[in-house]
Amino acid sequence: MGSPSTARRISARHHRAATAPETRYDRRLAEILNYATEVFCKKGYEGASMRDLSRESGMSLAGLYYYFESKERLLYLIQKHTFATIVQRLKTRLEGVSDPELRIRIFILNHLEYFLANQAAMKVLSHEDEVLKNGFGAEVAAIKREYYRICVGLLDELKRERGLQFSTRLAVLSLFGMMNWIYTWHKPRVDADADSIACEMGDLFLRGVMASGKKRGDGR
Amino acid sequence: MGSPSTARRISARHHRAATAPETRYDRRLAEILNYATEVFCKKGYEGASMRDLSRESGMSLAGLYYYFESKERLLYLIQKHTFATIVQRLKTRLEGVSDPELRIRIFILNHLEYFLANQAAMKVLSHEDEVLKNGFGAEVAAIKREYYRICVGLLDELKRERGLQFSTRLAVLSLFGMMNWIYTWHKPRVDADADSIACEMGDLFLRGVMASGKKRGDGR
DNA sequence: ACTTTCTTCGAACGAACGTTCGAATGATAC
DNA sequence: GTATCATTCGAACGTTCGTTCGAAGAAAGT
Repeated sequence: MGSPSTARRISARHHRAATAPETRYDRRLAEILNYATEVFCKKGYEGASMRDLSRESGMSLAGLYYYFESKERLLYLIQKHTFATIVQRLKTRLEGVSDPELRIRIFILNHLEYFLANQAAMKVLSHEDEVLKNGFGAEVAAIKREYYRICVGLLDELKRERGLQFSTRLAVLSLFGMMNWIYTWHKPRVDADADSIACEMGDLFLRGVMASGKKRGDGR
Repeated sequence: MGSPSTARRISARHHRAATAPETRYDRRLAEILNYATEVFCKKGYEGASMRDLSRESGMSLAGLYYYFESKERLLYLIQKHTFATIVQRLKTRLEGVSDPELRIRIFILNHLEYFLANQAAMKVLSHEDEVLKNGFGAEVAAIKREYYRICVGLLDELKRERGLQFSTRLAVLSLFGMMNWIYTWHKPRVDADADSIACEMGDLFLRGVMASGKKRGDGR
């Protein structure tokens, strides 16, 4: 009977045996995800067609649907994987570090490093923010919220340690703005690397929040 | 012979007699532009269809094309008008103010005030950045570059006056990041108004750049 | 060898897209 | 009233979209 419910059979079979044997299927799917990331980055999610992806990846239009059931699910897979990776890396790097300022610098460096190393993926993550519907969107939004909460936590640590006074929410969102905006201007060949930028942005941001504490001074 | 070159006739007729008499045509076009801004904001340029705009504006699909010749041109009109307005307002506000710090605060306030008052338009401006092709894109990019250069100039003034040392480019781009990211999080009913946010962001940013000057200190 | 399963593909589906055309309105001036 | 213009519209154009189907090829098991 061919494959009337191909997708369901696949998702059942490839349900990971905890110890992932990295099957051929997994490898091919990851490859396609990379092509899709590039295409979405270049033309935007709505602007990119499955035929663009077919051309770029060399796989036939119908062949693609053996690996996922819809274009939306494809975006979901990209976003979830990207986000989950960055959160996981951050947690690893923060382990054992207790100085609040250093922890924030680690946060910034981790974000920018991954951002610049996977610029296409991060652009898709930042730019195609609200297009996933219902279930798909909620799951990605949950990871994003966790990531946001981590950053709020880091800033609150700093506030407590140094007795500072500023709006955590606005500071966090400003920091994300600084960092995420990078996809609109960073050119790998002409701009500095992640370490330099992370250092400079860290200086700018940390000086900004740490110069508070007293009344709103004009620094004169 | 009906209207085989309607668009050209219109653009010739409505070429502004320097003293704009605000014709019916102009008023209707502005109305449609507002609807289009909302629709592009809600669904993105690629994701929004002319039929969406037709439904939202109440005008028939064909009727829309009496006012502009293509969807791309529509986006161009929105972006150009929005950008030109914000630049013009800024120039007016800067007139007669010479204190560098105050000038930067005016820049921030002007940007955020317009951003929050015209959130939809600014989202379209920020988010649909690279979709205009060739001629259309170049013209908008030119205005953007002018706006960017103004900000660079303001920061360089500050640097000179106070003998500061930091990368102007990175500071400007960080500032734009902070400000433009706002469209992803600001909810008019729950978040503060433009003045408060401009003040807080101004503090954060200005303290950040003004605490430099000496060697890169850790502030400890 | 044959059988079974996994992977790929050409061809097509219906729907939605941006855009156009000619005719039908509404308004203005004679 | 009638001629002239400005404005709106229903219906359709051709194209591209995301997705599906059945069959064919490639791998693996026996």
